[in-house]
Parts: sequence; structure tokens; C-alpha cells
Amino acid sequence: MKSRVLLVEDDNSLNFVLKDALQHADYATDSFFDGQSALNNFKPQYYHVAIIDVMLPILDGFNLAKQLKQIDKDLPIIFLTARSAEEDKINGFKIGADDYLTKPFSVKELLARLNVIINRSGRQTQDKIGAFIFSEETLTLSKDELEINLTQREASLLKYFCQHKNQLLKREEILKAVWGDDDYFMGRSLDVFISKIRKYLEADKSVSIKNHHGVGFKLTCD
Amino acid sequence: MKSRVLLVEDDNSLNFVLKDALQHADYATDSFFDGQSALNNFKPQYYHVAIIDVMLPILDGFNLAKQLKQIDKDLPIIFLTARSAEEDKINGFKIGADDYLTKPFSVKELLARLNVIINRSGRQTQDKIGAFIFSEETLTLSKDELEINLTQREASLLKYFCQHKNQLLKREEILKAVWGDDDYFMGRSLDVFISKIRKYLEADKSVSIKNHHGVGFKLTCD
DNA sequence: ATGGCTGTTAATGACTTCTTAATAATTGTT
DNA sequence: AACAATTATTAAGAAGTCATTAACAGCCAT
Repeated sequence: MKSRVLLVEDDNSLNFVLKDALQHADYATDSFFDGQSALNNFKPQYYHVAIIDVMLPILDGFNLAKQLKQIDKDLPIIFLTARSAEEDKINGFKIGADDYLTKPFSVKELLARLNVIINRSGRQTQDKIGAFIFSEETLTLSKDELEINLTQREASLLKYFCQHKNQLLKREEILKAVWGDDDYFMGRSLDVFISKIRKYLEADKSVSIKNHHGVGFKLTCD
Repeated sequence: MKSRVLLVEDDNSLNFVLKDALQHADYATDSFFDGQSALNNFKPQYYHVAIIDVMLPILDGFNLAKQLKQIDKDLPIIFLTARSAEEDKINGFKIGADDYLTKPFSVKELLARLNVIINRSGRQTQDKIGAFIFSEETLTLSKDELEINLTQREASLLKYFCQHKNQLLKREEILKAVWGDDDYFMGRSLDVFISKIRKYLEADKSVSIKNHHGVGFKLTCD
């Protein structure tokens, strides 16, 4: 799966260049130009890493980072810092911490660090399904206070749907992917699991698994 | 086991950066912004080391240190200061500072010193599991008047759970970590130990080890 | 050797999950 | 409208996993 990057950089051209480079390097990238809008649009447990300029209008990088960490405490963060007077304070920390980059830096360097951080974090991001949060790792599907424990099959089926939201999936594809094979009984089994999962998803009416007769299923959500 | 650090630093960004760096370096970190709240929330025999800024609002670093030492006399303390005046140093070491860093300093340096201090202190700390106090050193699990003596295996299993509270642990992981390997009989053995530990933990209903069928176990507590 | 611990293996019953079956509802076609 | 095929839902069944207790084996210190 593509890793997702949150980029917050107020300099227009740098923002553009970085976003472009990240997308080329096959990261799904959301970019913002100030701290506040990044915060407002933040999706917890969604990004694999955030790249944040320290000096940002409205809400500065450190404060943004702090608030993001409160929402999503394991989010790895790479700071970008410009060489400037104000920045002496931070100077010392750049040396020891491995997630600070001083401008100017090469895109190559940034990508290299991203790689390291994403790989070592082993961060499990959670998928969103409407108002639900689905964690494959902990086998849970939760919404507000509600927490449903899923079995392995339920989870791997739901995961497969998550990877293909709003796409029509053929029965055969699903069976091959989740059951590893495709025969009559597995097909019946799939129906049973669809039924179960639908029941779980009832708590959010905006989400549903739709059947396309004779073809397969589609998980629809926004 | 993760070492626990108490961090008291009033500067917003520095507090954040340090906490972040410490967490990255795999220390469990609680941070406070003034001496009084650090004192109010202090847990004796809990932290492996405290990092305290000398100049703090409400209750200054030296006085905080003095009071912490009264509660927990072997707590190692590292002071941070912007001042370089000689008198401060003397003052600090009288109270029992184990080390002293003058700003600006590098995170690398701080981590290096932490390492030294934690390793040489051989300090025995206790883990909290709900209302229980678990001491790995003395192999005891206690709550109020109740004191349970644990065997080696019980303790190391419980320790592993403590390091991963509220996380779903796969059988295989647990066996690898506690037994060193994973075969059928070790699996049965694990079940036996889970059963024993559950019995011990019964005294606090808010704590429990939950099974996730076909996957593993989770120690749930607040 | 003997007795007391610890940890592993064995044995049993209960519980979960997943599949299969049975039945009802829906869809598409003639 | 009638029929066959497909899908939905619930229940029954089989296989596997887990919980608990007890029996056993190894170790250490008396």
C-alpha cells in the first residue's frame, strides 16, 4: 500500500516541488500551507509520517506537531528548519535527533530519511470506513465508544474491501485474495461473512456493502 | 523494559522536542511545564531518571529536586540550565544531581548521559498494573496488604505484558520473547501461566488478560 | 534419599471460529 | 407471472483453540 505523507510548508514553490517529488516517489501526499488548516484537516492514524516546516503562519510547526501528537501520539515527524536567527535554540537538537532537516536540503535526502522512518516505525495505520476506524493489527472495528472485536477472517475480508473502497470486486477476486481459492462452499462462506460484516457496519448508515447480482460486492463509503 | 523519564521544562518547544526525542529513543516520558505540577503528579519508585530545568515557574528546579529526593531518595537527576554560573553547579550537585547540561546541548549528548546514568544506577523500579505494583526485581506482585510471590516465569511473562499494556500480543511473539522459542508444548505452557496470572490479577477487576481467539492475548488496564 | 518448588506435559471440558446446510428473499429472464 | 439462479440470513455441525486442573519430571537444599 502507498504510504501517506502529510506535508506542511508555507513557501509556495517549495510546497509544490516537494509534493510533486513525493508523489513521484509513490507517496500519497496531502499538503497544507499553514499549521491551522493542516490541523483542521488532520486524519488521525492515517498518515505514516508528517513533514512540517518549523516556521509557519497562524500556527507554528512545533505547536502544530504537539497538537498532532496529542491526537496521534506515534506519528513520526520530520521537521524542516530554515537557517535563521530565531532558530539557534533548535540548533543543538538537530544533531542528535534524526528527524530534522535544515534547508536547503536535497529531495534525495528527504526521500532517504522518509524511507528510514517509515520502515523503522512499523507504524500501523488504521483505515477509516465512514465513521469507523478499522485496525487490522488489533482486529478491531470501532466507532465512538463502540468497539467490535473481529475474527481473523472478518478482518482480512474487511481489509480487502478497505483496499478497494468504492470498487466493484468480483466474487472470484475476493475469494482468491481472502480464502486463497474459489469453490462453491467458500462462496457460501463469503456470503455468511458479508452478512456478519454488514451487521457491524450498520452503526454508520453512510457505509454499506452492496451486492451486484452475479458479479460481486462493493464497499461504498465516502 | 522501557526506562521511564520525568521531564520538567517550561519552554514549550524545548519540552516538545525533548519529549519527542526521548520517545524516539524508546524512553517512556512524562513531561511537565512547571515544578509544582511535576511534584503533584510524581510517582515514587517509578521513574528511572528525572531531567529538570533549573529555572521553572511556580517551583524552581532545585527546590523541586530537593522535594523529589525526599520522596524518592535514589532518583537520579539531570539538571538543565541556561546559566553557566559556577554556583549553580555547586548547588545542583549538593542536592544530588547526577549530571548537568548547559544549554544549548545536543540531544545526542543528553541521550548518551541518560544511558550512562540509567545503567549505573541499577535502580529498581516498579511497574503499576491497575491497583497492583509489580516488582520484577523482587518477583512480587502486591496490592494493598496482599503480596504475591511470583516465580521467575510468571514474572517474566508479566513483565512482557507490562511492556505492552493494552496491546494485542501474538502467541508467537510472547513465546519468542519469554520462552525464547515457539513450539506446541510451550504454547500449552503459556496457557497454564496465563491461567495462573489471571488468578493473581483477580483482586483488581479493572485489570484482565483477554484472549483473542487464534491470535494471542492482551493485558488490559488503564 | 526426601520433600518442596518450579515448570512442563497431559487430560478434559468449554468455548470460538469457520464451514456446511437449510430456508427465505431477491434478482433476472422467459 | 413463473422459473431458475443468486444472494441473505439463521442455525447446526466440525475443527480447532483455550482454560483449568492434575500428574509428572527436574532441581535444589536439607
